[in-house]
Amino acid sequence: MLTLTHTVGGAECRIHIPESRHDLYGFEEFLAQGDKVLGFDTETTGLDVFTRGFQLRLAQFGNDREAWVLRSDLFGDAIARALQQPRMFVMHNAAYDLLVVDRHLGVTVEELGPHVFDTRILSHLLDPRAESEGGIGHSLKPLSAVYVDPEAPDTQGGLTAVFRSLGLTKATGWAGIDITNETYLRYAGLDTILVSRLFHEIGPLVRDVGLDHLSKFEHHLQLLLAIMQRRGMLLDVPYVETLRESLRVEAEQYRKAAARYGVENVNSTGQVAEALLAMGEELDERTPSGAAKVDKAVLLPLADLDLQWERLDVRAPNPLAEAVVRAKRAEKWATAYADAFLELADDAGRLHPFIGGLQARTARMSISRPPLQQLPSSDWVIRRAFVADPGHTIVAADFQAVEMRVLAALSGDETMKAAITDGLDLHSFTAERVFGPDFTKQHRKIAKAVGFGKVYGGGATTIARQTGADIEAVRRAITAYDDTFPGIKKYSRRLINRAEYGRKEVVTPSGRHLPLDRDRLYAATNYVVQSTARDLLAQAIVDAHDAGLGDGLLLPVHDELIAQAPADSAEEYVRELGRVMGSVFHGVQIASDPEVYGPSWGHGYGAA
DNA sequence: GTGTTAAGCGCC
DNA sequence: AAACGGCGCTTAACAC
Repeated sequence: MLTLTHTVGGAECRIHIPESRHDLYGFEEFLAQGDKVLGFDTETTGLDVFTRGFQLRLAQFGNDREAWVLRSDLFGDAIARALQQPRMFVMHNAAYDLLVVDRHLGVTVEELGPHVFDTRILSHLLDPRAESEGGIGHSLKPLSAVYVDPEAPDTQGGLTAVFRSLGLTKATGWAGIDITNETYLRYAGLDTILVSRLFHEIGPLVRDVGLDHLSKFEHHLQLLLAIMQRRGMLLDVPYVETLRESLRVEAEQYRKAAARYGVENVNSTGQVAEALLAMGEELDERTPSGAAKVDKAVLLPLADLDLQWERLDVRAPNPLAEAVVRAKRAEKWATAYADAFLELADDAGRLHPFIGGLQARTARMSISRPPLQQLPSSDWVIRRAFVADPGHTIVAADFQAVEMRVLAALSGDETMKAAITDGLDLHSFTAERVFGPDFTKQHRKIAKAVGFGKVYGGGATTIARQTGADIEAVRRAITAYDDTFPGIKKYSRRLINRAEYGRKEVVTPSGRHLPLDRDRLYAATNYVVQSTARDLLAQAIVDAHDAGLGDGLLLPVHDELIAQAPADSAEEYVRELGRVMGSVFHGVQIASDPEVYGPSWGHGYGAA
């Protein structure tokens, strides 16, 4: 047996690496020592748990000063047995390891999940900010440096350096590094010692600030999300292959068109701007760095493709602008969606996107690899790629205007609450109050934008630019809006005042503390509203499981749940799902809209 | 090669 | 007085 030593937090720690079954006696003794919680971690060949070629390589257990690093190929049974003991484990980003162990050792998420603490969840509850947002972030290294030992090793970064010295890269290293490499084994073991120590440091902090209940909820939610990820979604592979080809043909056609105007690379904003200027177009808008802006909002009017606004000039539609927009769109759809889908699908044609249950600083969930929360919704062709399992139908239920309802509920504004109770269209109601009974569609659009401005903290300038409306008209609308819904302005003011004179944070009804940036206190309203809407969706996922609807859930998308159900009972299923999503929140009805889509996700967006 | 920033675009 | 919130991902351009 190989035993390494390493100093962590001033204490000498031992890392044991058994080489024969005989060495496992020591492991059994270690397990019998009576630690209430053991650190656990895995080392694998990559991130794609569900795709061919993925392997579990190491599984590590550790307490505050001793770690055991077990090779999966030699000791898979011992690892599984250890995980099946009636005790708690602590992992960092447990969703990943839970799925690895489920898929490759047969210890299921259902079995192990309830016995898991996740230091990433605890970290997010203590401070949800990423490193880039001024927080500690949620990686093991910075967390260890702050809470365990400033000198704690950078195991990930350290290994990357080892990869390089061996002629491997970040992409190839995890699979390619020799399984007996000492640094690899050392760092693998250290991670469990760090996670154990981190847990012993921040676990009590979470309890002290009264977040135990929320912590429990998030751990439970994460388990349900891991099950969702394991289930995945079925991809219509032949459809995606055909789609990819046609998107590439389209992209090529418009690239050629752009080339005729001197733009060799449609993705080069510099080239596009230069060519447009040479054609006599005026580019007034600037990017933050001062370059001419040539995004879609600029190009579409030039191409006369914007149906929203009337053209103010008499210039002919610009064919280059159109070619650039269309080429970029087709290429993006082909690459970011079609290619990614095929790349990430497992052998059975299923996709298992990462579901980050507690991702944004508002706790919003995120979905990546691939980004299924961001598929085009104006066109059904991309969503059509996802189909129900045989005999099933895709359904969905979404919250109706949930952020406005949450804002009404939290602010207690009586006028808005009454409008919601009366089942009125909020934006039309607002438009009528602001512009009078003869309000137009444009008025409703401004009213809607002002409402979003309240939620997002946006000002008159932004709303004017977004709606194309006159800035003075927008200013008047905002004033009228504030007069109509005085409670909302008061509520926002209150949140900002508190942050100005007290802690720079908002606290949501669920007890989540959301730090504010000192120069962006106006974001307070958005944070608490967005976060609360997220908590309502999270609760709906838990409730759906409790109601026996969990087996059908496929994806959360901010304010909706995508699901599938046996074709002959899809209607009942989604009606039940919609019922479960409904609630009364601070006296305001949170309603949902259940809908049967059909054989594919795209059928909810016009596919036939 | 790897990493970073800027610009852009998809969603809620 | 004004202030657009939250993500994931791609390409270009550049630094090391």
